[in-house]
Amino acid sequence: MNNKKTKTVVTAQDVADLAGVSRSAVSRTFTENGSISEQTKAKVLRAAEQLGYQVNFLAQGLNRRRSQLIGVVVAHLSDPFRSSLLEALLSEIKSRGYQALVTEVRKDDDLEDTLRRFTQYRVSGVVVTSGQPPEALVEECLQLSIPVVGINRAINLSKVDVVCSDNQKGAQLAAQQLMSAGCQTIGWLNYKDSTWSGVDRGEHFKAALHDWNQQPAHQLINIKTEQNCYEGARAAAHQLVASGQQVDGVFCATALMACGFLDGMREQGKHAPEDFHLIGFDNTPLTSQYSYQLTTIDHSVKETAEKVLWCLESRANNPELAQRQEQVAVSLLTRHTSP
Amino acid sequence: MNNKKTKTVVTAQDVADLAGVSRSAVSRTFTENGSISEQTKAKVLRAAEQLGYQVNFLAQGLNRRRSQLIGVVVAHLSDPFRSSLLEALLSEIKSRGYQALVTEVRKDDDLEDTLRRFTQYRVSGVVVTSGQPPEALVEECLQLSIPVVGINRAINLSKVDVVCSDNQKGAQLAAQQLMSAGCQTIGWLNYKDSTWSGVDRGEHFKAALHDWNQQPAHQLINIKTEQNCYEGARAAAHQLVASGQQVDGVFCATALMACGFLDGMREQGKHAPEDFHLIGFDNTPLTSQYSYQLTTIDHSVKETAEKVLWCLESRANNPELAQRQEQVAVSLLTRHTSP
DNA sequence: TTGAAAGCGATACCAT
DNA sequence: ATGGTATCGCTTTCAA
Repeated sequence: MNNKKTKTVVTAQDVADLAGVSRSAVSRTFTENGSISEQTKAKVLRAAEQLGYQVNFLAQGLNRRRSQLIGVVVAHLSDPFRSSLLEALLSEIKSRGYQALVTEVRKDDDLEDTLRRFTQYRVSGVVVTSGQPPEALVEECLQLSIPVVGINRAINLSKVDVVCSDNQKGAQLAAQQLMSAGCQTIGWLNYKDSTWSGVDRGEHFKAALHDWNQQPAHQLINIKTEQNCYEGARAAAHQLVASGQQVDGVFCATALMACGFLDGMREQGKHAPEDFHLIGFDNTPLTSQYSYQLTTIDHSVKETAEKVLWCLESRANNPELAQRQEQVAVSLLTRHTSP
Repeated sequence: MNNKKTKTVVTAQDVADLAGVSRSAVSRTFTENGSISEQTKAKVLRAAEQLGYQVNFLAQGLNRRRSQLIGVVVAHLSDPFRSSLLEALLSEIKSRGYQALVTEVRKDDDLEDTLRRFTQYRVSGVVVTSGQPPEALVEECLQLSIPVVGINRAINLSKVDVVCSDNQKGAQLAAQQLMSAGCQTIGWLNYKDSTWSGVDRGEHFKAALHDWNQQPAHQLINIKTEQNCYEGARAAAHQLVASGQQVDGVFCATALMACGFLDGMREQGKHAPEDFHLIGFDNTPLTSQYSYQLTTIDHSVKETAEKVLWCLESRANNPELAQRQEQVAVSLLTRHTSP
């Protein structure tokens, strides 16, 4: 019998002792390409099993200067698109053997502290789904060779990869759909302080409308919302109707705002698709519900998450790569609001 | 000029050297009750600032046998209630100076691996919002003095605290509302394999109805859904109508299912509150939207998160405490589906 | 392949 | 209050 007291935590040394090998052998057993014989490996595994040994990730990370953690920056989880994106990221992160360190940011200032804390845990990568990371901080990350990737945002820093839905294609699909439905007065709805992604969608949308008809028979109306959410768009619909303007086709920067706009119009007795056509960007569970049945531009969060992890891993091996812009395929999902 | 080469990462030793003090002094500077003079502290802070020193949390955690991480187990983020709960938890975790390690579980088996990985990072606590943690694993956590707390679930393990909405009060409020609206045939809708929380709400609901009227003039109908989501409840509504059964009041175990049921009934031409009254449990953004305006039982996710963290921290100081059951206050939020 | 030993970066005990 | 030092648990040369 060994003389262990109230030792609560099993270390590699304990396993080594029981298996009659060195600590190094234990470490090698739990490392991918550790050069170790099948025999000793088996012995170690048996001992480890018996003792219930678990690698201490803190010690491992300290030594390797890198943890198996991936930092994720999120915001506004109340938007169904954002929560489904997070869900996809969590799933992908786990399936690749990492763990997610998730932080919510409210103000842009939060982002700095957040990024700093991520580096203090020596994360293997950072995913930014909200906010603009300050250049200096990103530099710090890269110096520690921590890859950074942004989702659906322009980041004008070389070496920071970006994964983004194909906004041009999405806008074209929307324009095409509205035009062929015969819409004459078309609205583009977006948050007044929209991030780049929304702005980009809008510009491509206008360009697409223009391309469709060089002497535009249609008129374009900009609808700006005060808030970037359901309520903001609903209020915008109220204002629009109050102003007496007519629209027969509307494209919204996000699906949640499209639902808000739809409801706002309903309150005024105007319905889609009878009175106007409506298309939103982002396909979320909410949009498919019976009360909305929104026609949307669909882009897969799963594909997004996969590309994000791909960027992270490929850059980890090769930090000097130039910035990459990964596009996520989009498609038009025809539902009730624009059949 | 100092002779540092391509040294990329600043350590406490570097700061100590620059400030002309010992490593210990640096450590004390960044520790709460470190006994250190204002003078040296100032010197250290200046040097740290100058060098951009950041504590390495991996090393700190290794030494303290405890990281500033809190593990959070989630599932089905597509349910708005779950994502808003997560949002509240993230916010509370951050404001208390921790970082959230978030993992999504799908099958119950996942929970075991997840919990194990949490312990490998020596988390300061574990929050279970989904699934039943296996007793053995929880034992392991407690052995490492990692407090575990469950949300809205019964965990029959002593020393695992539980934070739960006041289901009894909620059920009573719902029953009272439906009865005083004059409902005669009342439905209770729940997922067929519901977790304890749903079952508990149902039992209290039945008890409350019974208490209201000893010789019940009303009839109770159990509506079971095949899936624990919007679609499940919508399908249940279809079935209910097809079966020819009539209800004039329905209470749903979750708000998301209430919305699904509402839509399912609408498809059959039945509307609330004209044809039946409807109340859901959980107040989420979705329920307040114009297309639903659901009367719900509200319970604050913020209060929930605060109580969770309180449980975690108090048990950390005192691991031997008996299990605690924290109740979160509920209230009836009267909206359109049962005015 | 294997083991011994030198870190990784910070903390805490023990003298001073 | 301060500094020296053992220690946390694991990884990784370096020899053998």
